[in-house]
Amino acid sequence: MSPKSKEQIEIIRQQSRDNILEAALDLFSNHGYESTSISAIAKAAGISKGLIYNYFEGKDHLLRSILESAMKVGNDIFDQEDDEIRTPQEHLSRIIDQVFLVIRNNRVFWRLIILLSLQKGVGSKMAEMSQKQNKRQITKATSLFSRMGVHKPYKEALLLGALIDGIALQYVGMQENYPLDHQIAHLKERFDLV
Amino acid sequence: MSPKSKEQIEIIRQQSRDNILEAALDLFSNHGYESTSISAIAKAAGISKGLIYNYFEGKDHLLRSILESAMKVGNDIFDQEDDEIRTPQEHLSRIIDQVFLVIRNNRVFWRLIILLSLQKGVGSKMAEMSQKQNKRQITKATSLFSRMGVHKPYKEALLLGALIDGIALQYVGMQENYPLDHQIAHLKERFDLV
DNA sequence: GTCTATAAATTGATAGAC
DNA sequence: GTCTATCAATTTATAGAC
Repeated sequence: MSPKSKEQIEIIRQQSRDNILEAALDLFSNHGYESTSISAIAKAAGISKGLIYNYFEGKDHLLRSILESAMKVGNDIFDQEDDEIRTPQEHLSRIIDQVFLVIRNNRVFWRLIILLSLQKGVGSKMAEMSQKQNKRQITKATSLFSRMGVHKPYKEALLLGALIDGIALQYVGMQENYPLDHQIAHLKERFDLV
Repeated sequence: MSPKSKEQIEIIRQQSRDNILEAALDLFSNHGYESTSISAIAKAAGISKGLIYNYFEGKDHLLRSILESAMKVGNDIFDQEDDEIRTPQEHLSRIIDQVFLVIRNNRVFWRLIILLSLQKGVGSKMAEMSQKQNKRQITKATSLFSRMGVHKPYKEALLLGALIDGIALQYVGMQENYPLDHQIAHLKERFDLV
C-alpha cells in the first residue's frame, strides 16, 4: 500500500536494528549481560519490547550479534599489513598503536569483552576466540623481540601481553581521565621501541 | 529441649553461614552477581532458599558480607610491616610478592572483584575502595622507585600497577596453567628488583 | 514496521510448620 | 535451625491489532 520501495524498507530495518544493538551494547557493557533486561534495552532504545523480537530471536542472539559485528571491525584492522615498516621496533610499535586504537574506539565494547571473558556462560566462545588471537600476537611479538636481539623474547612478549591487558583493563574500567597516552608512551620507552 | 549449649549453637550457625558464603562466592565469581539466583546458591550449598534469608537480609547483603570478610583478610596482609627490609628493591619485591600471594590465595574472590569493578551497581563502592588502596600503593611505589634512582619514578609506578593488574586479570581469567611464577620473576627482572 | 496485551516461567523475599 | 508453601514482582517470549 504505502509507496515505499524495498530499498527504503531495508534502510529503516537497518536503522532499527542498529538502534537496538547500540542500546544493548551500552547496557550490557555497563550493567552486565544477565542483569540487563529486554525491557531496559527497549526503553533505552525508545521502542517497545516486542520490536526487539522482530529483529532478534532472543537475548542471547542479540549478544552474539553485538560480538560478531564488533569483532569483525577489530579483525579488519589487525589484518592490514604495512609494507613500509622496516625495523622490528617499528613493527611492534605499530601493533601496539593498532591495539590501543581499536580499544580506544570501542571502549564500551571492550569492557563487555573483558566482562564476558571472566564469566562462564553465553560469551565463553567469544572469550576463546579472543584468547586465540592473543596467542597469535604473542607469537608474532616473540619473533619481533627475537629480531631485536632481546635476551628472553618469549618471556618479554608474554609480559608485554599482560601489560597491554592491564592498561586496557584500567582504561575501560576508569570513568575517564585515564592517562592512556602517557602509559603507552612509557610502555614503548621501557621496551625500547622509541 | 535439646541439650545443646549456646556455644554449640553458635558453631552450627557459623558453619551454615560460611557454607552459604562459600557457595555464593563461587557462583558470583563464575557467573556474575546478578545472574546468580538465590535458588542456585541454595542448591549449591545443599540447603533451602528460606534458610539463606535466616542468615542474610537479602542478596545484596550477602554480596557485601562476602566482600567485607575477604577484604579484611587482604588488608591484614598488606598492613604488616617488615622491619628487616633494607633496600627499596627488596621492599618493592616484597610488596609484589604480597600482592600476588593474596591474589593466589583468593583467586575466585579476585575474579569477582574485577568483575564488580567493571560494572555499575551493587559492587561499585567496593571497587572504589579497591581503587583507593591502589592509589596508596602507587604513591608508595613511586617513592621507592625514586630512592632506587629511577628516572621517571611516577610513570614507572603507574606502569607497574598496570602490569600487576594485567597479570592478575590473566591469572584469574585463565582456567589454569597460567605461568604466574614466570611472569612475576620476569617482571622483577625487568624492574631491576633482583 | 511497530505497538499493546498477555502467557508462562523465574525471581527475590516472607510466613509458618516442624 | 531448617524446610515447605506461597506471594508479588519481574523476566523472556509470543500473538495479534494497527
